[in-house]
Amino acid sequence: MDVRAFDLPRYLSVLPLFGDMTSVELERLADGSQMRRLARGDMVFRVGQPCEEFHVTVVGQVKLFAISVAGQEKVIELIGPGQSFAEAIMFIGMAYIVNAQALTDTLLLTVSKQAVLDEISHDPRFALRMLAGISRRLHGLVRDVQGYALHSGQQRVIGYLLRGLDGESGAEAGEVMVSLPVSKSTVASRLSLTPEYFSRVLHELESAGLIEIETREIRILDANRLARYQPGS
Amino acid sequence: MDVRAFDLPRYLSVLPLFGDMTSVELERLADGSQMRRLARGDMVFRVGQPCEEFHVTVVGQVKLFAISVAGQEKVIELIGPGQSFAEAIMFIGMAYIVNAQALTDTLLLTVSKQAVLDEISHDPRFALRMLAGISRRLHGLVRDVQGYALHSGQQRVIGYLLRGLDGESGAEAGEVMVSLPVSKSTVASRLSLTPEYFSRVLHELESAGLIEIETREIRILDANRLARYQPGS
DNA sequence: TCCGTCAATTGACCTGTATCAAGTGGGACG
DNA sequence: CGTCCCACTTGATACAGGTCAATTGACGGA
Repeated sequence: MDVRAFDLPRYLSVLPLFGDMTSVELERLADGSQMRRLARGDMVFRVGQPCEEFHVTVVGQVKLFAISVAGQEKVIELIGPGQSFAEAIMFIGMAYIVNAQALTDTLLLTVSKQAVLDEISHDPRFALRMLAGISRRLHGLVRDVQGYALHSGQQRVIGYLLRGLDGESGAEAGEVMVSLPVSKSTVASRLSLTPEYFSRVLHELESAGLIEIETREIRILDANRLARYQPGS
Repeated sequence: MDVRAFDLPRYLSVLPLFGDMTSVELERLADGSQMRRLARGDMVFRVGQPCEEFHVTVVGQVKLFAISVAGQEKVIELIGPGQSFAEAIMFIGMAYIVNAQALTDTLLLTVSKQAVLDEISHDPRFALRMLAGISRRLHGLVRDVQGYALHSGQQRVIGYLLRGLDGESGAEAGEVMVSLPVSKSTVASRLSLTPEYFSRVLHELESAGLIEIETREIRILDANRLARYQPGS
């Protein structure tokens, strides 16, 4: 089945980034875009390659990661359906500084730099949308940096499990299921922990009666107590 | 001396962000901007305050930092002359998520959100400029995250000393002077190290004959050898 | 059904960096 | 010129989290 046969504009219109654009605008963007199918493990791009486009994960999971000289891998970000990536590097006209790889079979939308620039000059509102997208990612990274510097491994794991749950409404009843979007070692790297240590932390939380681990599903027994947990016994 | 008496448009035109804008455009921006004098130690904003503007350091140094529940401080970024900050949080319409404080007496330009939005709708090229600015900051943060996760304290210190020097031209002759823009403990926090450990690392590099420490000036004796330095004796 | 593979767990041990606690030196102010 | 203060240094010690090595478990293919 040829991906190009799809109704690209319709696909675009579903993505948050391109919501409420007119069909004319969507057509224009679609002309500068292509949809790609990737198999699990396929690289989207590698460090050093020139960047003339940005990407949106339509279906699947993509990981952005760096490799140290010693060969160690660090997952910078996990990209799920509807999320975009590499906009920033496209705008500053540099080569990619991280690697991107599909973690599952993935449907990926690639939008050319030229199409974006054209659309911005047509409609300043589109520029605001791109600005909001990049700003959100920057915001997330600032939070990550804070987390790495100010929280212990345990706290980062707890924070990760609790993200997405509305923290303040004390009403977050009893049990909630959280499912890890990818393998535990990938999540570990995302949190800047070794797989071993991540495993230990998870099992410590389990034996403290805070969570239950069922392979890739984690049952949070009491979100409030988990949020307040401090090491010790 | 009243700051408002200054020729604001002229000040703006010197900043990289507003380079080659027409005087009409500069006038418009100036209308939505104000110049402020800050004394060393003054806060520019605090976590939680609503954000209706972004800022440019014209003269001086500003630090962006977070405080953990335990009261520990982490410097996220040091902002020098000509650099802007808080654009991202302005665009997503959230409250500030870090604190900003003047480290020296500072001249600060504050540009209102409305002025930015107006200018973007007037001229898409201005949007591109904002996009490039935010993208550059994002790029820097990604590098920071990589550094924190993949480099040891020593490597981060070395990287910090070497930043700005053109890494590849083997011709980077002998001695170079690097001056720390702020106190050693602030730099230490920026690098996510304690002041004590930062001091030890610096002195280890000194006794390895790679640098000389003269209060806040650091003489790099051999950039190439420094770049390749591995712990050991 | 058995095997191969790869993810996850577990144990024993180690080290980079933090912590706590004294110094030390220099510059501004009386 | 003394002395207070603050930034920095230095030493001794602690521990979070990493490393290495085995073991177990889950699952897909033939």
